[in-house]
Order: sequence, then C-alpha cells, then structure tokens
Amino acid sequence: MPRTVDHAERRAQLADALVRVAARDGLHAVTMRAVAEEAGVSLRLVQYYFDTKAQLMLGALRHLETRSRQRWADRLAELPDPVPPRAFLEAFLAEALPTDDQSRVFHLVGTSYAALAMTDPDLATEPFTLGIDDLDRQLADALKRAQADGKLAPGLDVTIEAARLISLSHGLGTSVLVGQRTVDAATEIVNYHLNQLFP
Amino acid sequence: MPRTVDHAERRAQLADALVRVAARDGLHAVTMRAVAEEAGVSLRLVQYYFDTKAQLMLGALRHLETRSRQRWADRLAELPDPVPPRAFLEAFLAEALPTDDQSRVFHLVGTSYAALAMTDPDLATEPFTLGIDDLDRQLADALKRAQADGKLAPGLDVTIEAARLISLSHGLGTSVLVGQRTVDAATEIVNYHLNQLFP
DNA sequence: ACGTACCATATACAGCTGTATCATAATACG
DNA sequence: CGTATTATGATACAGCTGTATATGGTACGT
Repeated sequence: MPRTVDHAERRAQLADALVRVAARDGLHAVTMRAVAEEAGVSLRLVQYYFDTKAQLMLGALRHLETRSRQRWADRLAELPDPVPPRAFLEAFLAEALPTDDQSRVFHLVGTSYAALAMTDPDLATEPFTLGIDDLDRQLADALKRAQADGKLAPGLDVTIEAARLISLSHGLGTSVLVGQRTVDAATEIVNYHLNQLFP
Repeated sequence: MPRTVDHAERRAQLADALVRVAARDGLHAVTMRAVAEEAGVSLRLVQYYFDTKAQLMLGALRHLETRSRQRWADRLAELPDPVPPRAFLEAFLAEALPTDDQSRVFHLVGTSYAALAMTDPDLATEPFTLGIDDLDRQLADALKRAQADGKLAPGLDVTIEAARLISLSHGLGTSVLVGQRTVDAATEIVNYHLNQLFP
C-alpha cells in the first residue's frame, strides 16, 4: 500500500475549493480544472477522488449540507440547554439569513444548486428535502413548546408556522443576495414576524 | 430596405426559445446554438439580433420580465374595477406560485437568473429589483386600502406586510419547484397567511 | 430597373470542457 | 528488500462554445 491518505479529508478539501469557486464566480464557472487550481492540485487528482464531474457536483452538495448542519449544531451548542423557543427561532433566522460571510456563501451556492436541481433530476430530491425536513421538525417542536407554555399567539398552527418561517427566511435571503434588500431590512422583517408570533 | 422584418418580434421569438430551453434543460444548457435550433433558425441569426451571448441573456431576462408584467396586467383586467384588496392579494399569490405551466416556467427561469445575478454584476440590479419594487408598491397600496376600510387585522405595518408576502411567496415557489412541497401545501400556507391578515 | 441596405446561411477558428491514457513516485507489507 | 498497491503527474483527444468571416438572397427607394 502507498502513502495512505485520508480520502474523506481530501474530498472535503476539494469540495471546499469547489464551493469557493462557486461563491466567487458562480456555479456555472465550476470546472474540474478550476476546482483543481483553487485547491492547488492537479486536474488528475480531482478526477481521482471524484471520478466524474457529476459526482464532484453531488459530492460537494452533500459536503455543503454537512458543513451547514455542523454550523447549526455549533450555534445550538452555545444556547442554554432547555433553549427558550424564541431564542431558538432567533438563532435559526440569524443563521438562515446571509448575515456573515459563511452563511452568505452557503445561501448563494445552495440557491445555485437549487436552481440546478429544478431541471436535473439526479440532483434534486435527496440532499435538499432531507435537510429542510429536519429543520422543519425542529422549528415545529420549538413552536409547540412555546405554545404549551402559553407564550404563543392563540390560534396558530405550528407546522404551518414552521413552513412559513423557512419559506420566509429563504425568500428574504435571496432578495438580499440579489441586492434588492439590505440585511438590516431583512432582519427587521423577521423580527416583525417573530413579534407577531410572540405577542 | 430588405424584406422588412419586425426586429422586436424576432428578438421576442428568440427570447422565448431561450426561455423554453432554460425551462427544459436549465439555464446552463442555454447556448447560442441551442437557442437557434429551438427557434428553428441558423446560429448566425441569433448572433445577428443579439450580438453577443451576454446581450442574449440580458435581452431574454428583460423579455421575461415584460411577459410577466403582461400576464399580471391580464389577470388584473379580469378582476372587478375597484378590486377588493383581498381578491387582489389572492390574485398575486396565485400568480406568484408555480401553479400552472407558465408561472412554473417563469419562476424556474427567474430563479436561475437570480442565481446568476448573485455573482454577475452586469445582470444584477436592473431587471430584478425594478419589477419587484413595483409589485411591492402595488401590494402595499392594496393593503393600505384594506386597512382604511378596517378589514385588516389591527397593528399591521403595510409596507412590511407587502415585503413579507413577496418573500414568502418566492420562498414557497422555490420549495415547490425543488420538489419539497406540493402546490397544494404551498397554497394552504398562503391562505393561512391571508387569513391572518384578514380576520 | 437596379443597386444598396437589410436579412439570412454556411463554415471556420481558437479556446475551453470532461474524460481517457500513459507514466511515475511513494509506501506498506510479504 | 522488492513488489504490489495507492497516489499523483503530464498530456492527449474529441466535442462543444462563443465569435468572426465570407457569401448569398431580397425588398424597396430612386
């Protein structure tokens, strides 16, 4: 056997390089050569770890989703343990909106992938829906807890509210990235929304 | 002069062909040759009417926006003249969600363009923000009228509500196109939202 | 009538793309 | 210690891309 190298780590490096290229120049500018150069390796190496471009794209998408979960878990770890529902939702919204550079990159590249997935059936269902469904459940749980504590406005449907929060934050995120709204304006809207839920 | 031909119409035909290709195979599959073939003309003709590819892309985006405005105006024309605010908002949401094929195409291609615009400054500001800002105003006006008539829930900020409606519908639209939600589920959410505004 | 301005086609070209091939370095194990 | 296995490199190739060139037709103003 040769200089045994951690494949998972190498693939992660390449996936990160892809994300950097996509965030800077757009997902359409992602080529195997561009990824290789960004990662500082030869073209052949990219071929070696991701046989084909389709697998490279898919692998990077999965990697992006993993990174995002990690980031979300880290943020949750900083909150007090029985986390107050409203603080939980605020954390989610802060994470979902492109406030800092990392979430900006995530939203930008994620949206580009989503656009791809709309016409490419190989990409579509798996990595997207799963992550969001999970988030959906977490948000609904937090809302349910708030409702049980009587902190929520009366007559709300928690599952619909969860879906509404996700859709709203996603729509706001794109509007920010497209330059239509500032981050502050978007934040004002989500605060307004939260204030309607928590009177 | 030669066989005088309506330039605007020819460009519209080509733009439509581009949109068809983008809706079927994705915006990344749009090439000058693909557009030419889809429109049933020669490659050179596409070059003739849109000198460069960048202009073709921009022209098609503008055309898409025009088509969308036209569609919106047509729908408004079918409503009674002092249109009831709630009916107005329902019309907007029905139009914004990818319910029929035309709005599906519009949302799909529009989202792909939005993803492009996030990294391509030449595409960004103009055609997007303008159309949405206009819509924003119309929605805020309708809400203002409803508020003046006392039909709205108390304590609502109409400009924020307008922005919320647009962001929500956009986020829901993408979730539908990505296969995460059905159209019916999305419709249920927007109805729920409207019911909160109009008690 | 006719040639000039416009519309359209066919084809060429250089560059980039994904993929395949050939070659080579490095190392863990028998 | 040598050899099979893994990891990297250099390069070739066919296809597609945007753009440029060269050429043909056609309707009108004069």
